[in-house]
Amino acid sequence: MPLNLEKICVEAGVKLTTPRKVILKILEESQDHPSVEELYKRASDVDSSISMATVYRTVSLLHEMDILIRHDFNESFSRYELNDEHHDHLIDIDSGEIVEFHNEKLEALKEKIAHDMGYDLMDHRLELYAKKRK
Amino acid sequence: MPLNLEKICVEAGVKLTTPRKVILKILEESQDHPSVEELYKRASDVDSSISMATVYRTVSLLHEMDILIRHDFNESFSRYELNDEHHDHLIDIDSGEIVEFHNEKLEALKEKIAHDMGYDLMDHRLELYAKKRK
DNA sequence: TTATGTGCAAACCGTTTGCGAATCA
DNA sequence: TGATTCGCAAACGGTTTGCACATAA
Repeated sequence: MPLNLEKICVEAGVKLTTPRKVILKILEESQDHPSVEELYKRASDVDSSISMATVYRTVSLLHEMDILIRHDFNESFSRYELNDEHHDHLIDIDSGEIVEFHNEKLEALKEKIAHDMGYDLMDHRLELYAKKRK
Repeated sequence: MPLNLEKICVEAGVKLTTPRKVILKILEESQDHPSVEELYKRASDVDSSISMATVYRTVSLLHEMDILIRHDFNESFSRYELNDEHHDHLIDIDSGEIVEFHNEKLEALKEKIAHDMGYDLMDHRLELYAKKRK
C-alpha cells in the first residue's frame, strides 16, 4: 500500500502547490535517503523553476507533519526518508551504503531500558557503522 | 583511574602547548557533554587569550586521536565527551538532560545484528529520546 | 633553531529568512 | 480576492582556514 502524500496533505489542510506536488511525488518514489541537495536535483529535472528554498521549506513542513524523518549520518548535511514502517540503519563505512533493518528484540529492549530508567520512550535513533565481512 | 591526557599526548608525539594543557585539563574534569562554545567559555576562564579557533582545532585533533567522541543530539552544534568506557545516551526531551546508561544485552544484540547481516560492527550510536514518567 | 601551533578575521557551507511577486482555494 | 507560497538573494551560525606571529622541543 503506497502511501498517498497528496491525500495526507489535503486532509491536513496543506495547500497543494505545483512545487509541493513535484516534491511529494519524488519522495513517494524514492527508495533511498536523499539530501535536500539531491531532492532539489530530482525536482529540478521535473520543473527547473523550483528553488532550493522551496525544497528546504517543503521538507521542513513534512518533517513537522511527521511525514518525513530527518537523519544525520555523521555527515555535514541532513538526509530525509518517508516515515513509513520503522527500521534502523546500518551504514557501510567503506561504501557509504545505507542498509535498513528491523529487529523486534531490539525494539522491545529499547522500550524496556527507557522504562526501567523511569522514562517513556518517545523516539530513538540507532545506527550501526560497520564493514562488510570478508 | 583518571586518565592522563597529557601523558597520552606526549606519547603520541603531540606538542603540549599552553592552550592544549588548559583544554585537556578541562576535559579531564568535565562530567558532562560540552559543546565547543562551552569548552571555550571554560577555557577562557582559565586563560582569556585562548581563541575559539584553537578550541576547535584541539577538539578535532583529539577526536582524530580517538580521545574524544563527537555527539550530535539533534542540535545545531556538536557536543564532545571523553572516549572513556562505552555507554549510550538517553535524552530527556523536556529538560534536555542527558543520561548515560549501559546495557550488556543491548551491546550483544547490536553485535549479533551486524554479524547476521554479514558485517563487522566498527561503531554505533544509540540515543533514546524520552519523557520522565509521571 | 625550526617545525608546529596560535590568534585573528575572513571564508565556508548547509540552512533559514525577508521581501515583493505569483498562485492556490 | 485574500491568505499562502514562491523565487531570489541576503543573512545566519557553527565550523574551517590562510596568514603572520609566537612558541615548544
